[in-house]
Amino acid sequence: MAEKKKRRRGAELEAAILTAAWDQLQAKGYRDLTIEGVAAAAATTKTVLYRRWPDKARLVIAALSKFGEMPSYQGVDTGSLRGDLLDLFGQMAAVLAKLRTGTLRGILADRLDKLDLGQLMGKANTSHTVKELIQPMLDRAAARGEIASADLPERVVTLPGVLLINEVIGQRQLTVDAQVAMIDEILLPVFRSGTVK
Amino acid sequence: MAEKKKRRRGAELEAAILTAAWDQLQAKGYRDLTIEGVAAAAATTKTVLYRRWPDKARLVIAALSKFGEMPSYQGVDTGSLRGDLLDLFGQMAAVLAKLRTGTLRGILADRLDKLDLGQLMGKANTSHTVKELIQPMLDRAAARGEIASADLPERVVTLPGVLLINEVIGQRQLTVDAQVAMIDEILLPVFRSGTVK
DNA sequence: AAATATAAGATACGGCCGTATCTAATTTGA
DNA sequence: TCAAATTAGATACGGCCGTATCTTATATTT
Repeated sequence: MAEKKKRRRGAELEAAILTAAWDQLQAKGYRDLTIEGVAAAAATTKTVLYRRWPDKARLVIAALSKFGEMPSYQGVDTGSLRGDLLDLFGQMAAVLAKLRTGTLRGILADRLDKLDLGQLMGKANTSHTVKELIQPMLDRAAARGEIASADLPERVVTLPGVLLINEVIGQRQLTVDAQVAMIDEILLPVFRSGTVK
Repeated sequence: MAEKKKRRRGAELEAAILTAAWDQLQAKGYRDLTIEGVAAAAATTKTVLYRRWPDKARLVIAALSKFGEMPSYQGVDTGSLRGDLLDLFGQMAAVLAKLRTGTLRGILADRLDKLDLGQLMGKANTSHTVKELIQPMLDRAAARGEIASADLPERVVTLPGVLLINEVIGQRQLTVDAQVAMIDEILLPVFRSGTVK
């Protein structure tokens, strides 16, 4: 029974690390998760982690992508712009509900410079941007005659993402009421106002 | 020529620390400013700083309040809602222009949990909340008949602050174009839509 | 003026970050 | 098969955080 000095490498090692990261995230939450802690839990050293991910936020995002069961969003055609938006927000809320409180806020805080809602909330590989999700809805709405034009300004198209992020930051729950309110009080009025690009 | 063991205390000491913090902020920027560095620059120790401010963000906010020449915002009656908003945004932009790039973003990142635009952007003592700034404008607009009701939902009233913060986070400059766009494309349509609380 | 309370200053600690450097295991490919 | 290239793993470093503890100067109170 000699000690095996087997070394994990590549994908095997990476999977072990991400598993450890995921466990730590569940156990201690984002704030108290440390790179060194994950390394120790994965029975390796932080040097190895830093070779793969530049910081805690990116490590956790990788773990979320692998184990978080984050669906890639589908822009479903529900027949109305309001329905489409409600559906999208509902899907977002479902994802958020799976995250420990503070996880998203922590990641956001650490990544304030390079916000990318898609990469943050979708699978890393399918990274939708907010615009990619919203624009098709607007196109359909314009085709239906619900809104005057689908050619809206950048700031308007990305507004749903802004509202969503703000809601999360405000540590409020993303309740159904909040979703409805954002859509009826803000988004629909803006989209319908038809201020064109 | 005996060494004087004079100790600064209270306000005198505090002023010296905040001066040092302000200098460091100018010299190194928010990210590279450290509590220990400020303590050293002020010829004291971090123990003293921690007795007064709980973290870097709060220390810097205190320094900004003292030396940043941040005006407390005035809700000027320009005669129209659009004018009022433009005026407010213009004042905000002027304040932001005085800050080194990244300062506000850094503070935001460190304080994501307790966002308070007023305390952040106004003098600490006059801490306006967004609502306190916007509501009077809405009241006047309703009186003029520009909007149907001034009794708008919380989320709508605080929307200007959200847009502003988002603009800052996006490391974009708060240009006049951006101000106009936010107001014409988003805020006025929402306020005018008259969705009541 | 002496006793007491307060707060500054000095020092040390454990924790984590992010980097650098060295070694040795494992894979690669000539 | 054996040398070369990778890369895991170990270790150490300086930097900063935030806290605790102790001393001593200064202010307050009696």
